[in-house]
Amino acid sequence: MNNKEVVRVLVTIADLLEIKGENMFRVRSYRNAAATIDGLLVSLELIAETDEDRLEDIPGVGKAIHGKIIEILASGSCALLDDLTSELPAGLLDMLGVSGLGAKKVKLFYQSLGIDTVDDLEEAALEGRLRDLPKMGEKSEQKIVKAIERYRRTQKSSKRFRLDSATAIAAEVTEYLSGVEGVETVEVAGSLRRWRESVGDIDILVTGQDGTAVMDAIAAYSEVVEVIGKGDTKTSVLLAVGNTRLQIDVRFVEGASKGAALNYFTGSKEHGVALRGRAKRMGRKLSEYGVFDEETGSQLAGGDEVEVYKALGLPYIEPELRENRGEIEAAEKGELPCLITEADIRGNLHMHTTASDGANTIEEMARAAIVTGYEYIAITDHSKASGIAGGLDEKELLKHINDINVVARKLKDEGEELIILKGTEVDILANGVLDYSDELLSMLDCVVGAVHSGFDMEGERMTARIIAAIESDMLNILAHSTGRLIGAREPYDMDMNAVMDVAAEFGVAMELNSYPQRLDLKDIHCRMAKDKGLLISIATDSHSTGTFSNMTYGVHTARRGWLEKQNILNTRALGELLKILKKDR
DNA sequence: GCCGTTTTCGGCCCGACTGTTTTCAGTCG
Repeated sequence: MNNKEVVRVLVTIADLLEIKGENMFRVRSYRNAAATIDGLLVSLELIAETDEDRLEDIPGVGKAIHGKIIEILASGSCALLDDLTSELPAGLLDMLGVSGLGAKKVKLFYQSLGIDTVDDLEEAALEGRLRDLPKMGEKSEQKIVKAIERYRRTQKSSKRFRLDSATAIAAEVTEYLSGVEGVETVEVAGSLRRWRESVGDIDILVTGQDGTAVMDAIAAYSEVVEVIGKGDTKTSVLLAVGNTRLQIDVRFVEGASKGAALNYFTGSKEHGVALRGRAKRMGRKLSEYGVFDEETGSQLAGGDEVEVYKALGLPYIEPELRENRGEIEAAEKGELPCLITEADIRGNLHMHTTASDGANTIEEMARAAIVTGYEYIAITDHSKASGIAGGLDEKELLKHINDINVVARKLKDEGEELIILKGTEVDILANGVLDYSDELLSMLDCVVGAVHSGFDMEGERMTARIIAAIESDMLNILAHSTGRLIGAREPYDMDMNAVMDVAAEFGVAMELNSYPQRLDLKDIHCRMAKDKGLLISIATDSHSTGTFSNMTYGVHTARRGWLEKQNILNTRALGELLKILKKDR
């Protein structure tokens, strides 16, 4: 029973209580607790095992929810949820997933017409049976039919977008809106500005002279297939992206509110709620228009985001930290991390060449690294067990080492300063043994280890497998540790806490793989690693020269994990790096 | 249901858009 499952139960309870018409503050309590637990670093099970009372140290968890968590951990459910589900059909939860429908409407349809599935709702809307209900009309029916179409579409495809595709689309829309007359600034906000690993929509903030011109422009954008809502300052549209749809929300404010609007629009929702609560306690009011004195109504800040935080008695908080995971408390105490930046990165310790499954030669990769500005790289082609990826056998690896030396010498003769480390991405076999002998691995500068097979191995065996590889004491870096592919493959079952403890003991760094489909470790794992004193290697796992630029996704994910320069292996100067890689041997 | 630099009771974030209304509730972010 992991945290995610507890979150799911708490959210379901909140949804059902809301449909029942329970006190909204009680409903919110369950949502708050769920949101906090979702961002928790440690597993609830671990807390409950060691000291149950510490569950109430979690903000938003009091006596009642504490009890529910214990129940859920033990049985996967709790008496309250069981009561609610016996009272209300499960289909109501699906109906809640239809955009534009909230608890009140779902309850109305259920109680007055007995509608308890999305299919029934669609039928009723098409037959015109909803229009006579209070606060309902023909237009509402049409809206519901449309919303159900969208609901079905998102059910079929994965409804979240990868960071790289969302970034590209946002850039196009930004450029388009910048060309609208009277527009002064256009900025990407929302989860994309926070560099979440995937985004559900794109939020864009525009400032300038004329809001209606901006609203008209986005509604008329060539890729738009549907306008969901359009007002004087806010418009939502759907873009066609392949056979799926991406929602874009555009918001307009005047320059004097830009900072406050950017803050509001960047979120996260939980961060914003916490800030507005804080403002209120200070006798101030925070909205997208600024920080205001509640008594006099005068504006204290608004145009600049730094000033907004200042008016709330806080230093500036970087967008990546705004998840209400302790950043406001850290800011209060002056203990915000000094986040790593891309400029701190000195090298890249995971990449492939034509020797295995890469598209470019050693020399091409090296020259691209020089252009990127790296001081060092590690060439880490696959080992023999990865046959499909052209993994090298022992003889080929020896030749490969020689080939790297030849390129290194050639570049040195040309006066280049790039250092090329000889490495491997060695398979961690099913029994935890590495795919090359210790003798061979000892000849290399940088040993990156990874699991490439048997992903569906049961958790205890997978954990033991990886720990055995670390305990061989031949690994420098554990690569893409969970094996997940965002939206495509679940992380494999393993005990991250246990793996990290052993990695810390053996001086093994954990990789943050910057490939936008991986981002593995993910943000909260990075923070966990930091707490355990582990080093992180932010690497691109490049299979061609064109993908070094993915480093930016890795760096920003590291920032989401509160990482600083000193937490990162590849921010070290060469001498220090080599010392760490040699593990004093 | 949770919480407290004013509180153990009485609060609990703020505003835009929509469709239905004659002044606002529901939903969303």
